[in-house]
Amino acid sequence: MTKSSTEKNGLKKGPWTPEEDQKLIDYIQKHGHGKWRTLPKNAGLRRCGKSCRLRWANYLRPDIKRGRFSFEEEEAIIQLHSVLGNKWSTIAANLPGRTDNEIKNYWNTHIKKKLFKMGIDPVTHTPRLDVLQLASILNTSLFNSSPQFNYPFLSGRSVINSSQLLSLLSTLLSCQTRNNPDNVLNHNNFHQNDNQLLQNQPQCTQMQLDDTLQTFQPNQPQVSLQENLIAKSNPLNVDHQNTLPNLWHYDNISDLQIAQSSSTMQCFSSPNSHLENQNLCNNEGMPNFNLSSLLSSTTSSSSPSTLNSSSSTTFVNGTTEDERDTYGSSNILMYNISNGLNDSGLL
DNA sequence: AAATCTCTCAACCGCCGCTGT
DNA sequence: GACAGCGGCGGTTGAGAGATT
Repeated sequence: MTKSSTEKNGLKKGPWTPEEDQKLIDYIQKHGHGKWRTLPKNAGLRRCGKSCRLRWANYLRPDIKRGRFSFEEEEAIIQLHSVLGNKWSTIAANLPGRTDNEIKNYWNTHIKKKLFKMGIDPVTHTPRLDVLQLASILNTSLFNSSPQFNYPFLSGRSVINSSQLLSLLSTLLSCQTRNNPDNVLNHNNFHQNDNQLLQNQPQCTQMQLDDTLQTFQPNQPQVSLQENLIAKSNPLNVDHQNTLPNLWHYDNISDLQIAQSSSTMQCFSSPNSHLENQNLCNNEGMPNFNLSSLLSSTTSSSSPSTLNSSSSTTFVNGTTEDERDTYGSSNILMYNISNGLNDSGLL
């Protein structure tokens, strides 16, 4: 049986026909909306009130904006989500012409993928914990000048910066994921498609790994990861009372770790974050966590902080040119959420 | 050209909170 | 306080379109 022919208690379900749409529009134009329970009968529709309300709210309302989300809207959604979580209706209230359903769909089908590919957990807006684990391992290896690295530019004093480290991690993770996706994440709170996300990551070959490593420019400023961290110990320079840090203003995971370790964490973390108040860095600015606690928080983390890559380094092999344009741009809108954001999240 | 896979998004479902009785 | 009705919200589903094999 097709969806359009589904009926229950004499009420039609499934896609709306143009005739039904017109009936609903005509009725609401004459009588206004509300009283959804009785509306269908009065309008001559064999639909439940709920269905009418949804059809009107998500599709027929005259002030609905159609078409692609702009970059500004996308940024706004990400930042609002970092503060509000899955409060789609509140997020929608801050984006004129967009519905909660539309935003929710866009989040699930586009933004979540992008963040994930960038090494960001779309639920918490923090670096994916599997990335952090690898960062820790790699960091230790690199700073110990481990002889197992055969790449000459990695020998001796490490000249790899943290953005490069992230790029390398993404490549490594692609290998790990491809070989056994179950190793990487077991997010109970992930959408079904999130497993596909993992599986869709490009397969990594030795050649790709070599390529990734070779993209690290030997003639870049010789700044170690540690120096990089110290230099950026106050990367935000924002008024934390009034302004959220722009997601894209973090160069890399290390910046975020520092941000998280500072007291400013509170201002852009939502109440039930399991990572909240965890000091992720030690005094040297190095990752400070134990794997088991991180892993245990992976499945339940529900809330967001912030972060992102802004600059030239792309975290992910699979990132499209379009995505690079979007997220690599230095001309980025600073969407100031908290100015005028009231208790319910409305601007 | 056909079969299969993947992705998108409109629509549904169940739950929750508010309000009136 | 208990209950019912209603509207709203967030999670999930699945048809259809497009992409790939």
